[in-house]
Amino acid sequence: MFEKYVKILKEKSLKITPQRIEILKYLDEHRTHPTVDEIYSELKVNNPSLSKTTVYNSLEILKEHKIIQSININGNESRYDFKNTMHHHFKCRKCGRIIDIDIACPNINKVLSEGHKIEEVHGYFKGICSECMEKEKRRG
Amino acid sequence: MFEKYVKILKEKSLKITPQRIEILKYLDEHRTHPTVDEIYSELKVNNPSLSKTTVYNSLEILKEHKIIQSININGNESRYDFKNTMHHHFKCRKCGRIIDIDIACPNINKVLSEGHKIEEVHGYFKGICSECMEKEKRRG
DNA sequence: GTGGCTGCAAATCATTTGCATATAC
DNA sequence: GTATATGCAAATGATTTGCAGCCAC
Repeated sequence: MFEKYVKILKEKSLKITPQRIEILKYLDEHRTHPTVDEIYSELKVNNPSLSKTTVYNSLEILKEHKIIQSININGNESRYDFKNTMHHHFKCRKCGRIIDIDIACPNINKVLSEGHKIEEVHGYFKGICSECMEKEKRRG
Repeated sequence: MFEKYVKILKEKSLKITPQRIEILKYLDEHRTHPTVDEIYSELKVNNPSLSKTTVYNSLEILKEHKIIQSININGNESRYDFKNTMHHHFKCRKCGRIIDIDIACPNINKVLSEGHKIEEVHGYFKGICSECMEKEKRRG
């Protein structure tokens, strides 16, 4: 079922290559905000000639066309997200998971009222997720 | 007037070294969110034997003790901020400035209500600042 | 006096670049 | 057929690490 990804690429008039399809498919099926290396290592299994450069190039062009988005909550490595609508992220320092946070901030209007033009908003929350908090409680 | 910085370090029981004082002073007097390299290059003028490793080490320990905070709005380089209270940042893609944004988001409580423990919040806004918007208007 | 700090050089790691070949259209 | 994408290797740049000597306390 590559149709879905072919369609996405076609809509943006992007060339349809197997690598781009595989990367899109991977991101769609792994909503865990994977790193470039995770994507590369996983896809290399079924396509040993895959180059990391191609992964970088493809992610960049997909991002430029707003098909995917990148997040950088650690500061040292980019992660990619198939979900392209505005939302935020929470990183748990216990389990390492990055969880989607779907809240809006009504006060953003204050920034707009000062005359700034906002094109992107990234909200990064860090702490301990609810599951890890539960585990800690149970242990006592 | 090093008293201010000596006091800050003493309060956290950190060793008082000339390098730490100079770094703190630089950050206090340059609220432009400088990079490690900017801090290093500037301080090296008056202290040629200064090492970039020391700048990294000092910033790290100051950050650990919550005397300063780091921001990473670009993804490729850390910047440092003398202001240690919670606030957000706006990066202008025209002039490159990083501007402090002092808004609170009341909806954060929704995240807390889901059981997550939030320890840090970073809000990164990107776009065009009010000054650059004005300039564009004037040009027509 | 001693443990932590500084400074130097080398290592690491994500990302970028240059370029020859391959492929989508 | 041609412009664009891929893949490889080398380069880059921020940050980290190892370690010897130095200095704050």
